[in-house]
Amino acid sequence: MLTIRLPDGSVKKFEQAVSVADVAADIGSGLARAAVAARVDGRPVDLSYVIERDAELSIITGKDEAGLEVIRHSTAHLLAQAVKRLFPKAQVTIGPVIDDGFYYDFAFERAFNEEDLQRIEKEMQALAKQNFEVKRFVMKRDEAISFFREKAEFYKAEIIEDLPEDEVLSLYQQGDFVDLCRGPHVPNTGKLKAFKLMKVAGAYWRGDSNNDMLQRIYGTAWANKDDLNAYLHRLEEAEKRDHRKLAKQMDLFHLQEEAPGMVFWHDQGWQLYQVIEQYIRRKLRAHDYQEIKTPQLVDSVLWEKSGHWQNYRDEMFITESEKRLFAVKPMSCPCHVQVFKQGLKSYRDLPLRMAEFGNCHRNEPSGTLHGLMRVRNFVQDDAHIFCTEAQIQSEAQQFIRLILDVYRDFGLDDLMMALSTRPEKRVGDDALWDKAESDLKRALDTAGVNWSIKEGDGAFYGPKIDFSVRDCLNRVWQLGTLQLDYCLPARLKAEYIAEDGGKKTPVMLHRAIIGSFERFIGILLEHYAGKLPLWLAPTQVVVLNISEHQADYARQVADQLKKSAIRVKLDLRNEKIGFKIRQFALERVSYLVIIGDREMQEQQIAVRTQAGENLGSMTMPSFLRHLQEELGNKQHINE
RNA sequence: GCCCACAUAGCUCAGGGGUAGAGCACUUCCUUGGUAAGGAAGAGGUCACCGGUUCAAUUCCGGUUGUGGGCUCCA
Repeated sequence: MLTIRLPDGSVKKFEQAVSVADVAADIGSGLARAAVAARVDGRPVDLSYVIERDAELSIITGKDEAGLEVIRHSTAHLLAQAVKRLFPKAQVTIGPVIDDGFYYDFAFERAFNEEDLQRIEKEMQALAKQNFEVKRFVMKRDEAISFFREKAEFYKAEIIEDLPEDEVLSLYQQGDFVDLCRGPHVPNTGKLKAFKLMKVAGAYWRGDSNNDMLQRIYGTAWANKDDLNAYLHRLEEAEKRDHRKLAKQMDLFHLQEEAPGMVFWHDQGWQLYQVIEQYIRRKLRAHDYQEIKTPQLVDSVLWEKSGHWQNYRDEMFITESEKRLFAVKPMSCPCHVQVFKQGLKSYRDLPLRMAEFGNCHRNEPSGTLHGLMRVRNFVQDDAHIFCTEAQIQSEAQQFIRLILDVYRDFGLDDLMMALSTRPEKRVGDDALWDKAESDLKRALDTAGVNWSIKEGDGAFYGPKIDFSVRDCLNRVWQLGTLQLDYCLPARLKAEYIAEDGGKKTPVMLHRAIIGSFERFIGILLEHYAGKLPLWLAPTQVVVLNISEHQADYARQVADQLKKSAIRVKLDLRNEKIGFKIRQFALERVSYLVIIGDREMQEQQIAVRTQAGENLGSMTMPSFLRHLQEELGNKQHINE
């Protein structure tokens, strides 16, 4: 007699060992059909798994995240099976599950093309229809190595060679295709109904750029066709809000061939940039930061001292003048230390918070450039806090509060923090690291936020906190950072006079809130699909006349808005009102003020929102009050 | 940097060995119209750049640059 406990607390009893599939069938035929795998005592297993002892069982279906993973993993195998059928010479390597889908890497003599992809997808559909049973069996490590060698699957053999000697491996077979896999998998290929191959790309074997380039095929897979279509629709929506596309529609900036990775900001985009800069500047003042500005070109001697020359020379723009080598600054830290070193500093001067909107150039590899998200010239909202070890804790706490405050103001509420701890290669003794890490931990705990740990991911000079946000499409962007640095101040010989009259080296906190203006603006645009909150909108109001009779009155209205410090445009063109409205709606202007004879006679204005809502007629003072209310404390209107 | 794809009017794109096309935008004219495209006419291009094949290349081939999708990298 064996007892199986189900998640709802109910219990099933069986006379003898029973397979998971049988239990599922016993519960209900609907569940049996939906089942893709199961968990026995928390361990993921196939439906064919036979339960021999009392156990807790939960059936996994495509509705569970875990079930989707099984489906995606099995679809990856299906992909490999199809590729091997069509291209027997292709070697399989790995095929993991990723967000929303899976990929599989193949070694093949040429790249797969669009046509291949279509053929492969068709083959997958045919194979799924044939409803192959997916069978699990085990093999000893050495046995498996020769098994795959015989099949001329040398990459697979290499993977297995790296496993421990006594490891017993599980393999899965469907038709004549066999793959090494931990599982679990769907019981038969007929369960795979909603998948699509997305794209091919190159990828290095084992993620190492010294290795062979493999062919990676990406795919997506879902529990049913509706979910698949919903996903494809989501992708289309994401494409519509691509910041590069929005930049054209909103006339924000452009990039061109002569300055790869460097932005030509247009008036509209620069307005947005300026609003953000002024906002950050206000926050910095309020938090007692100094603002400084340091040179673009600095002698290589300084970069040698800081260590950047040795590590990053290839990515620095270098120029020669009068036999001296200068580098365009890739970061501001060493310059800030130079400012700190001017004059004697006392412990009374600490903490000294030094900020700069640091214009930096990094000669990033060409293949990494991407719109505003990865550029060669960017401006960091950079600052360095020089302080004593005793001050680290409170400085970190203050910064976390500041960053929470700022992200909230930008409507980025879904925030994630991670503490990166000491890496293998590091400077400083363990006692120092213990203190540094616990300081940052305590600061995170005090802030009352959720945070995770990235073990060993810190910089060689100290631990750090990374701040990331999740946008409305669930994508995660790393923005801010707080890094503890015990190294650079000493390297560059920064010192202060301590209470006892002796010289001491300060600790340096590197920190950025939005990271870079360029990237941050790209993220904001995509998050809001260009429909920026009023305080950020490059153009807040456009005044439109219906016909030329109202031109003078429209001018007066626009002037008054301008005097109130509203970013306003006036459009008196001889066009129909519907045409003008369409144009500025597409430009994502926050408010349209429409002026016809009615408004002129009543000395009012008609207001329409970006979303198309008609607020009706109102007087200028009440419109200004409406705007002020929406702007809150982020922008003040002169009334 | 590596793999693949792409580069045609200001924008979005079609085309294809015989020196180019659409829609929108632009200019001019008509229209003075009440909440997402009024009408007509006109102008606009070394088909990214450099080479090769060819009687002839924007089209085919090679290279360069840039862009896109990935990979690697990101102080």
